[in-house]
Amino acid sequence: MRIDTIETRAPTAPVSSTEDDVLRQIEQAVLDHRLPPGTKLKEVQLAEVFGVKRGTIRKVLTRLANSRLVVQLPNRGASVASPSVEEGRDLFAARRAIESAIIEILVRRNDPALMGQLRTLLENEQKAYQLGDHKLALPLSVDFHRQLAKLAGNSVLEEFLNDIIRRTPLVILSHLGSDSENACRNHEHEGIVDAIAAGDFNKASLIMNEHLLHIENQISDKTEEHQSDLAALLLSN
Amino acid sequence: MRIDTIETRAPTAPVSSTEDDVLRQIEQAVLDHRLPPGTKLKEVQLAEVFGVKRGTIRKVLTRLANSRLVVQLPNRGASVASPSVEEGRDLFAARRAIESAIIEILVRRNDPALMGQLRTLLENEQKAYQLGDHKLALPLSVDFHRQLAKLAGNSVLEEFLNDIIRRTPLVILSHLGSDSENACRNHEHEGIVDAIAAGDFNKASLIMNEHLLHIENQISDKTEEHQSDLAALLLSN
DNA sequence: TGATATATTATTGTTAACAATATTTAACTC
DNA sequence: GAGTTAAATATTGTTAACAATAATATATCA
Repeated sequence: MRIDTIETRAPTAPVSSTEDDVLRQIEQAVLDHRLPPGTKLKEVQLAEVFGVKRGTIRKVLTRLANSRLVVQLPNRGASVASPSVEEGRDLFAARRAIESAIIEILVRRNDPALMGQLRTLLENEQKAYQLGDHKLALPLSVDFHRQLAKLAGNSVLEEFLNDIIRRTPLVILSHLGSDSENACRNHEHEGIVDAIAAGDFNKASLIMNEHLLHIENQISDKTEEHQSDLAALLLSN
Repeated sequence: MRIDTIETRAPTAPVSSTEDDVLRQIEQAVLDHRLPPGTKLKEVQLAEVFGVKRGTIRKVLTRLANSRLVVQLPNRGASVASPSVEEGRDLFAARRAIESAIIEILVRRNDPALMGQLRTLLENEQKAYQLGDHKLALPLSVDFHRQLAKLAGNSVLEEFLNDIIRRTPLVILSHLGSDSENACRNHEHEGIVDAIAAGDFNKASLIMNEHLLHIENQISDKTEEHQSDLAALLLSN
């Protein structure tokens, strides 16, 4: 994998970008697996690609390392992280705990204005689904979870959830090779909102947990397939 | 507050320190309120105090900003953070959710070897309390929570809890002026371990929540005192 | 004096050159 | 050819000088 493939424009005219731009672009390249796990991220190369100084790249790489998308080793630079299956499990387990806490807050809040906002989110999602627009539906379904966190009004939980959401695609990627349809099922989102509106924390939390487990199981199922493939290979020797 | 007071040795012979050393020392100075919230952290000054290059200080300051102990503003440098009461509330609420999740894992695990390790932690704590050694007891009581997270084996939850624990003293400091006895009550720790051993998640979680709420209330009680003091002042005008 | 503009200084931000380290290549031995 | 050492190269890490910005002090004028 050559790193210059992450620039979609002609590389002869490097676009001068700010630090945040570079960050977003590299992050996107990682999540689109144009930069697969393990890829070495060389500073001068990246600096040339984005038309920035090496110092900028350096800062971006440490920021990416903070969010675990990149691993930095002393004197050996940075590469795209290859999170373990354990990390994936931990990430999902933590996510269930955090989203449960968020729902608890929302139920206790019992704010009608808030419920209106949630309904709007659902409608936008549904429209995208009905149009069959998957490119649009995926980000919207992720956004549903983010907005739930924001509306709960706990900045710490919100940060934590965003951290998890940022890391999740790479974990999936590392063990499946592609970020296949892990979009949320819209009717479950609707069920969650209904339960919150009804003030039923247990139900809302239950649906959310099933919802998240569903996504997680899609992944671990395929991981097991991978493992059995490997077992078959070993036995055929 | 002069920054050079954070070096306990004679400042004439600056001790050469590694980046992590500097980080720890500044962090400790913040948590000991030798550097109170709002204190400007000037790069050259800090570099001289610790006998390191400005670049080192720069990296340390961004790391501290990542853990919210320090705030960085473009072209205006870094200062010790002054977290809001809301942030304090959010931090405690998030902590309850996370420690509950940790307990759930531990209960489900039901590992006798693990329970032995928890008992050892309790004993060490109890010894320190019986000796009346508060200087020792406080870190041990914090460590109990950290170890619980570690033993649960979820690296994400462990990181999140450590993040919260790191930020908590500054929040308390910012609204009380001193990190007064917020040590945990040891018998509650014992109750938590007992309930985990008995496989009673609800009970363990309940005690933990009460335990954390107790610490939180100590703080908000005093904050309200502050507020009423202010109200009295305003009325006396 | 008090307010505003200007110069001075202090502080943060950036960069290009250098140093240190790791990686690759080539040369050599067996 | 496999393995080992040594040179050459590539890559990361550090630094000191410079640039840009903000904060402070001084001067000017009503």
